[in-house]
Amino acid sequence: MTAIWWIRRDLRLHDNAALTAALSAGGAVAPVFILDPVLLASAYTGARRLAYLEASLRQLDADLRQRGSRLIMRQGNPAAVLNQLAAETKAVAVHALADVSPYAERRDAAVAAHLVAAQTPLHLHPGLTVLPPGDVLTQSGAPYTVFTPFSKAWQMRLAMLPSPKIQPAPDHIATPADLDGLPLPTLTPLSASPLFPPGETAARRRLAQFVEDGLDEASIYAYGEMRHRLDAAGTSALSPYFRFGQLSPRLAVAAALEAIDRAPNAAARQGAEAWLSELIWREFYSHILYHFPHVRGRSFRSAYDGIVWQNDPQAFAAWQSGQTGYPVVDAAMRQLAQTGWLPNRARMIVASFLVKDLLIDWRWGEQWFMQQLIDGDPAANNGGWQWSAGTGTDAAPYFRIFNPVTQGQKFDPQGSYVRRWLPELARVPAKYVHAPWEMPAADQRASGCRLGYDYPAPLVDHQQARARALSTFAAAARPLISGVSTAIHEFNN
DNA sequence: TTTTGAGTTGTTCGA
DNA sequence: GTCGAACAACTCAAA
Repeated sequence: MTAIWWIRRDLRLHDNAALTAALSAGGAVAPVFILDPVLLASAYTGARRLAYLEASLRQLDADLRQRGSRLIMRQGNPAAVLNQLAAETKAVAVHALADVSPYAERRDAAVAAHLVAAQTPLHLHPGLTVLPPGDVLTQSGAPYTVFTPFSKAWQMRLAMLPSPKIQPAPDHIATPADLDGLPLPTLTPLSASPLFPPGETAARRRLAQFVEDGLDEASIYAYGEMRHRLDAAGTSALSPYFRFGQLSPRLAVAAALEAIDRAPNAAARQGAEAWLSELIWREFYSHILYHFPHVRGRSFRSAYDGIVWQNDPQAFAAWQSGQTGYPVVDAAMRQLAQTGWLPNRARMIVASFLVKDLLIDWRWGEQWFMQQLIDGDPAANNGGWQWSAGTGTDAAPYFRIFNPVTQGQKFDPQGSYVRRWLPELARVPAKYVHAPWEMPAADQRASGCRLGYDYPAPLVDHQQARARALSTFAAAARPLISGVSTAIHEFNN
């Protein structure tokens, strides 16, 4: 008797409800990962994330082999592949973790329908988030659309539930020996990221270091302040592990709660609470995508679909390649292109610049991020972009426009971050490093950074761009809102 | 049903 | 240099 463990974005053996369910049948388990041509060809997929997936699958295979099992890789339409595999193994069931992204829901519905015909049920288990979408609702049963009340309700709901038993990785997994699969690796020639060694062991080691080391700047207790610093590693840097499920979110939340409990002082406690809050943001955007799938293509609030974008392809290309002339923006965009990852503060700075300063559609940025990011997650990425654009849930007030110079001076005061990613600014004095256009010609020559020659002049004037954004957003949103409310008013009368 | 308090992450201006 | 207020108006969620 065999059960299939269909692995999608849950590349872990610990605390995995799908694996546990497959094992609990008492027979063999066939762990399968299916390369889906639809996802491989998607404009929201990128080579770097595929390379990271490849390396992570290889690590999962190694972990499985230590337990007498192995990973079975196949390629094709998931419904067809699973039907074939179910027939080969005479599987009694397929177990997977439920995924709320619109494509995943369509795919899983199709797979379930096909498998019913083969009398092999598809069981979807919670586990991508700590609390499954639909589990956190207002008193009237509606989904939350504002973060703070969601967060409170989420924490209350979690406290009500019995504390979770975190399943350790099983010692042994019996797997049918005669199954064919694709060789590993098969995806891309890019090497894996040195910043995020793949696998659940590496993920749990990083989590343990983050929550235990109270002195380090990269500690949960310093997180409150240090997470914003561009010139230091102040974030947990766990996002790729969450993206591919190499780290159980329940494990992370348990670690955060424990850290809050034993915080040595108020500041440390505040840091740990801030990190818990970030974990809840992951949950929030996942729930939002589940309840409001239209956010994938449109504004959360339809009123903001009326923004008139500039969408200048040359400006977009300058942003993508880190050639806007604003050092902190360009440094972040080059870090993204070179490493496939950015700390949250850098993501906000470049998103604000694209959407507000360049007036380029947030969807362009969203797609570029999905192509570049190792941790690219449909729910979190979309939520972040809509938040930055001011079109989303709980959006920032329209006048909250980041000043790229101020942000640089605040979060990279010596300019070390900027110099690290922009070698042409290596010798520019700190005084000018975030605004090199202010540098006198003599200093430009002396530092080897001639404006418009070694480094571009600013693509736009921020003060002018800010004014343009304010008027554009105001003009776009207001007539629509008042038009709708006028219509409702007339309807009611 | 109506009312009330509140809403991640910022910037600028003027005292 | 530091500080507080203004930047608007709307919608959410609970009382």
